[in-house]
Amino acid sequence: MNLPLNLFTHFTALIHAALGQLVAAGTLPEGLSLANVTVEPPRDAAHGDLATNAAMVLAKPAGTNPRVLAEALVAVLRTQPGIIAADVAGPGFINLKLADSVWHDQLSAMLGAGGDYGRSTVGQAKRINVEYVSANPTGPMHMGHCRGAVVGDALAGLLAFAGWDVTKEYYINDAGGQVDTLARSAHLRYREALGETITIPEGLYPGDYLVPVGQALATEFGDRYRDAPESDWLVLFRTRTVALMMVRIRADLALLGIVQDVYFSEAGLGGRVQEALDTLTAKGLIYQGELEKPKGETSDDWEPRPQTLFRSTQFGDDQDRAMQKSNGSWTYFAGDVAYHWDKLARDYDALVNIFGADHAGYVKRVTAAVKALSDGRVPLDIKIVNLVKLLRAGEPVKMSKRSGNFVTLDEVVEEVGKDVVRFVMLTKRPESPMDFDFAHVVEQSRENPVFYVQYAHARIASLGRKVVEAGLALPEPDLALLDADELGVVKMAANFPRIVEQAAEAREPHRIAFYLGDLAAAFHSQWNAGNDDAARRFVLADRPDLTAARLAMARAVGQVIRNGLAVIGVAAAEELH
RNA sequence: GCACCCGUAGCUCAGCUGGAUAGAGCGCUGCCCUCCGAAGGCAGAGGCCACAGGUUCGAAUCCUGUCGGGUGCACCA
Repeated sequence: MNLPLNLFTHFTALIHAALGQLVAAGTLPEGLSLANVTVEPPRDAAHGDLATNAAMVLAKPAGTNPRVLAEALVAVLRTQPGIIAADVAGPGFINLKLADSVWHDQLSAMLGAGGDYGRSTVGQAKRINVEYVSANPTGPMHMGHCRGAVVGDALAGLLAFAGWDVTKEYYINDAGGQVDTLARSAHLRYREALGETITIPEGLYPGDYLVPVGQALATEFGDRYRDAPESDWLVLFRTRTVALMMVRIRADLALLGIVQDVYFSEAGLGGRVQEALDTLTAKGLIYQGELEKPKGETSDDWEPRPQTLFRSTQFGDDQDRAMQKSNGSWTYFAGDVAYHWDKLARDYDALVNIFGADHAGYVKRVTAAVKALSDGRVPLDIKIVNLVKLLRAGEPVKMSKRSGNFVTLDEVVEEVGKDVVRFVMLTKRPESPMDFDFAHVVEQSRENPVFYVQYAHARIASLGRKVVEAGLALPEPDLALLDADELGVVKMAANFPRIVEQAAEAREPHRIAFYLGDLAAAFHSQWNAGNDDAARRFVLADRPDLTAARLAMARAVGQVIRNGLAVIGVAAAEELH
């Protein structure tokens, strides 16, 4: 039997076809929605290989009862190729048992597809923009940025694997007061490089990372701007310093294996801001007005100010948002509106932003802007990534950007490695806070999910070496030799394409990491069966036939682990040390 | 005051686009190699899924409210 690489789509289609037969036979009315019909592996493997809720979902609209409908559907399904049993259970579930040969074929397909196993076309090559990191270019990357960077990059990889046409993007906040502050800080370091002894006053960036920037500026400009008025050098130094910071940031990201496609400059928005404003004005969404005083916490210097406002409340925001300050200059939000206007002009089918938890309050207004600008046509999905608390053996590690005394990303990557950082960042749902303990993440034990998955892969890789050592000549694998437990592992591996599609649809790359942990556990369990009973080992010198079959299973698991790790940007280990 | 996130085993967390007795690791109780497949595995104890209503054939999952924890709240970026 020739099955597609994703069994679930195949059997879903088959069940839909069976329902179609019931419609043709008059058992079911025409025009029923199948949207809520699911086909998935049941929680309990004892229920079979696949279960569908079709009868329960359709009974009511069809005006019949679930059991009756289920019996009718079962009768059709029993005749289908690959299905060896179909039974009605509980309130109307239909449990399907698939022929072993289906799984054998699937195993062969996994090995045949190799690195493409699990790749999907659900994205339909639609264009999607994933914006992440977007750290202010006022310093190097630190751990506060790390989680969003990894989640965004893994999501981009996941979407690409699921068939989307992905653009990975970084928004450089290189406009506004903070980059002036940066330029002034750099000017001090520049004077320092020219021989002065300087102290960094409160309010400027004190971090050592500006020392080489100052040196570079001194090399380029000599003492030309040492005593010059700020107006002579501010713009120039700002441009130079931001550029140097971005070089550093991109190098930091590269350490994590992250290379984005577009680095979009806020300062380069140019006429886009006015354009966006005009667009909103034409839609009647801009007005001059005053915002009400915020309730609760008494803001010390609040006073009513006339501003140019965007009616974001019409799109679910809590209050309207300022586009222009009372002095007529643009707000940061105006820039962001323009930026998203630009994204829309680039004709994406969908937009995704990864925001840090500190920007959670910003979600509604950006979503509102995109809704307004695109007339609701382009979905914007903003994912919030929560804080990471750095620990060292349980003790908090301080990080404060202001002091310049923070834990930089390159330090962390150097200490624990890119793969560990990436995987660990995906071991928790992004919206909950995370502890990252240096002592814990490099531990080589069951507690450490990175190690655990890598260990499974290394064990699989070792099997090939053992076969060689044993001098075994292996026949073509006869997969019928696999027992039920071994086939169980194959079934779990065959779940991978479905996991990919679901994770991509939910925009949740961490699901891949959790799945790999489960798959590794199933493999470790199988492996250890060989400790209790030597006949169940993978490599048996006197049974090349069994060895070949089991090796095929192991290699398929290894392939899925490699593919899954590749999706989230982690390299698979051949050996552990 | 408002908004958003969270509340699942003693601890750290999965599961949440509704499905069949709620899962994992750690910790606890036992057990499995006289290392060359234990960096692991097996088994057990441990839960009114914060609480109260509602929707549904069916709710940890969706809706409303309450309580508890976190975050953010006019021209900053």
